[in-house]
Amino acid sequence: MNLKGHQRAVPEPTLRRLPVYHHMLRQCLDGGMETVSCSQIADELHYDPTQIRKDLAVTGIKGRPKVGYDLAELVDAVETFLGWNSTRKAFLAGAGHLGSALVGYGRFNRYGLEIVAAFDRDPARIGRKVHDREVLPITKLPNLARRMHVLIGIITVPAPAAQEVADLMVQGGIRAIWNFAPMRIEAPEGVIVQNEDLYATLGVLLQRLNTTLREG
Amino acid sequence: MNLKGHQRAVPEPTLRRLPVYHHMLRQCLDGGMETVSCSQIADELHYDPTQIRKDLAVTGIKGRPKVGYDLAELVDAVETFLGWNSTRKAFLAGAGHLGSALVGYGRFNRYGLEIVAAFDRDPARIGRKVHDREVLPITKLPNLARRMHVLIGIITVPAPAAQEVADLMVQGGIRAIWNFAPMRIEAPEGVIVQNEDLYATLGVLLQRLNTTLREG
DNA sequence: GTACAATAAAGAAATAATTCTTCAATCAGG
DNA sequence: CCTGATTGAAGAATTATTTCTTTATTGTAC
Repeated sequence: MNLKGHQRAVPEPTLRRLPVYHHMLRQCLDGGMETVSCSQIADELHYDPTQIRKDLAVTGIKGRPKVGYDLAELVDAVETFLGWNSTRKAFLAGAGHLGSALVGYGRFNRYGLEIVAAFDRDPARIGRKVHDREVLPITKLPNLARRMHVLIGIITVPAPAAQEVADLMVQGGIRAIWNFAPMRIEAPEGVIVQNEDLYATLGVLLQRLNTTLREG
Repeated sequence: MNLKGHQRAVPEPTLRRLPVYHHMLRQCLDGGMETVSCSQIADELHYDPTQIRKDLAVTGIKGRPKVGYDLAELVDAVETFLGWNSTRKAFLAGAGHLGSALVGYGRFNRYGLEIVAAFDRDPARIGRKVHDREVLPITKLPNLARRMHVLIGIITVPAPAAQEVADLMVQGGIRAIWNFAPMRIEAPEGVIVQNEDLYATLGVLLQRLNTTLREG
């Protein structure tokens, strides 16, 4: 299963660690450093140095023995690899608490994502402004997405409406969905779905907390 | 590394799937069903049935051949296992966009978490109300956490302040931290840290999107 | 009742991810 | 220039997770 077309897909754990490295490397760069070795990163982050080396290798960067990596080059390689060097437009569906917060967050702009419009089904929300962006009726999403060549959709609607919204996004030609609803959504092959399931993290947190309190 | 005291810790992938099952099972329960089999869940969620069986087994529930699991019993077992049957108090640090959204979210109350207070460092925010809760100065967090027996902390401050806030939380006796800042934070052994790294998910999403657009 | 089909349970095999080992490259010090 | 220490690279070994296989149980139909 999960047979990728040609070349081996990069493992998700690796992909999720890259932003962590990126953040740390940026700080080093701002601090005036010029090179960095895996051992230095490992000491800072308390990771295994060989894992870091393998992770960074996926970006295609080469380091030099006894020196490490060129810091500026490395940061750039990570940003390019993650797609943070160019910006893609995104539509957000669900202008509730969480959705509004994400629209107003702003910092995503520096990480390859620009939320250009928010949509909702609730007439009470439609037409209102959320952080200077008007909330549009969800029915307009598919056409607008096609016209504006928007390829990313963010779902922050309640679970029961999530699949419906996802279908509209797919219909509008959206190719990647960031799903904050606590359920799996169906999408055709070729459409990427990334779940940000807060309830899942909460479950892990509480279960581990209860376990340690009981045992330790 | 990660040598747990006594019994085998439940794998995180399993823990993260349990809330997904829970959500689906709740819907079945509301729909009037009385029993459910792994194959049914598998058909709905497009998972492997044996994986579901193994996942559910960690809650200690027993099913019957040819019938499946008693639905009400199963839902209860999952909730109990995840710690969603009792409520724990939490403090949130960082009353910006995201923090305010989480405080106002409300739905966490049904999943074992009650955010009882919000803290911030910024004098402009201190004293203001966020969803009926007054924002308190971050300096008061440790003492209040001890007095109120709060064991969970949520970090929604910018990355540079995250470690500092985490230290205050640990100082206040907090045992589990839900970290939304895009960096690893240090905490002593026994304190659970769960990262909700939005930039990590964003990175995965963009990288995969760019890859499929390039290849497919 | 008896045979059959569906299913949970338990464990084996396969796969994926991490950690460990070895080796070669390169810079610093003498 | 050698020598040694440090590091990246590549691959092997280990560990974790998922998937497959087998077995035993139980309800349903005849």
